Amino acid sequence: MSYRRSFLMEERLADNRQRILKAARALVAEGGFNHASIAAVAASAGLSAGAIYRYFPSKAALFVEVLTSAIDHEIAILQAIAKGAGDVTCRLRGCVESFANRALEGPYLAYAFIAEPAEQEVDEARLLGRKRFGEVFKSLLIEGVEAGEFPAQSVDIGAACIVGAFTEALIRPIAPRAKREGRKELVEGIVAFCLRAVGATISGRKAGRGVRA
Amino acid sequence: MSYRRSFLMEERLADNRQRILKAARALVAEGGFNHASIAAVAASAGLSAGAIYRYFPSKAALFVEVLTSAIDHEIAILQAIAKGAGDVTCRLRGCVESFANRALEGPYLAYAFIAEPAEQEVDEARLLGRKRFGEVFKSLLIEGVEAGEFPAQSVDIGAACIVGAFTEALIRPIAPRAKREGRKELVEGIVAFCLRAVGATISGRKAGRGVRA
DNA sequence: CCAAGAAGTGAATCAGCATTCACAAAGAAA
DNA sequence: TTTCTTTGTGAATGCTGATTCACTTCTTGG
Repeated sequence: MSYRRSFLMEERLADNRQRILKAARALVAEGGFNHASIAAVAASAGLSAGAIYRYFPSKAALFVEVLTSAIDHEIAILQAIAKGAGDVTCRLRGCVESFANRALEGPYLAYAFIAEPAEQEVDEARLLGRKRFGEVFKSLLIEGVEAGEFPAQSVDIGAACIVGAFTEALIRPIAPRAKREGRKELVEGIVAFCLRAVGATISGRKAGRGVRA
Repeated sequence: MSYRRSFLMEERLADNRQRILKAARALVAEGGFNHASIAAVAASAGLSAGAIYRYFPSKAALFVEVLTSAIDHEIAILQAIAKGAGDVTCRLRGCVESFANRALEGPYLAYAFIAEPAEQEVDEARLLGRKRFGEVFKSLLIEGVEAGEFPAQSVDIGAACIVGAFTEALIRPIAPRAKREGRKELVEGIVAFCLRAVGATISGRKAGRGVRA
């Protein structure tokens, strides 16, 4: 045996891998999954098509990883907000706001990650992602009910509904070539909906009052 | 000129067209869009692959029509409930219940129509369908606010959120090879969520009281 | 029954891409 | 430097399934 990967080599490989992922993410961000053929990804990463397969077993696997790591990142952000201090209501608001704002920031990417048709495997990853988002909200709901901020309710269903609600409300403005206006109002509308839905009795704003109007 | 379509012929053609649509719908219902290749549809409709193209310009067009007509049907049902008599709250409940129950009845079909990846065009039709569903709920919301049953709110956003909420809550139980239990509880949970979300003050059941618990 | 046009057939074609593969270039040990 | 191994190349391959098309069969009006 006359070959062992040197440290430098090791690093360069890892770097390539990252570059592939990044290129894929970028391509999706600018034109959806269609834009992101293996050839395009390879070109944009400065490699040949064949090389991609030294790093990922298949196109699907590559995009599953792209999607999953984006979701991981998103979850981490939400988690940080959800585990923070203060009213549960406040934190719920924070989560929804934060997600919505980021989605509106990078609409193509968000659209692709939330709704664009893609291969089976990617879709499954997406479903899993939604479940994970749901779990963040679920624990928030549990906490809120325990703290007496929200009335008793089916937290599993409620969590799924919340995810669905803001997702859907976001999709239309996010979808390719949709007009994008009233971002503030949109986000606030979504938040208000969610807060009413969980039965929050305060608005969760900086120093808020009632939410019912 | 020695040929004009006779009445009988005309009918047979229309009948073929219907049979194609029906076959397509059935195939989707039993195995999602993958199952429904042109060849399969043709076979199941008792025609050859080529013949399909006498009736539809492309596969996408065929499935757009399948989807659209399913949505039309669904909308008609919801419309009937929404335009019926009684509390707005009651009717809103009725719409959500009805949709959810039908979706749980034919999970494959519902999954395909709501979420399964498919070609661009089909996806666009799906988006349009969601918008149309949204409109039904929007008018319900407007009516409810005017009647004083619901507090003032952004009805556009609210409508989208409602559609998203029940859709999402349905997806997991509907998705291929998911366990399906607690249907009643699921539907009731979704309804409760939606009613709280719009700020309904009664449960909308047969002769209901408060919804808050 | 015949001719003209329409509908139906299904094998061949085509297109779009992912995936492979024979080969080349580079890296590691000796 | 030699040799072995890994990594990179990119054209060729292969697959999948929609779409086409030359041809057959049917319908209609005369």
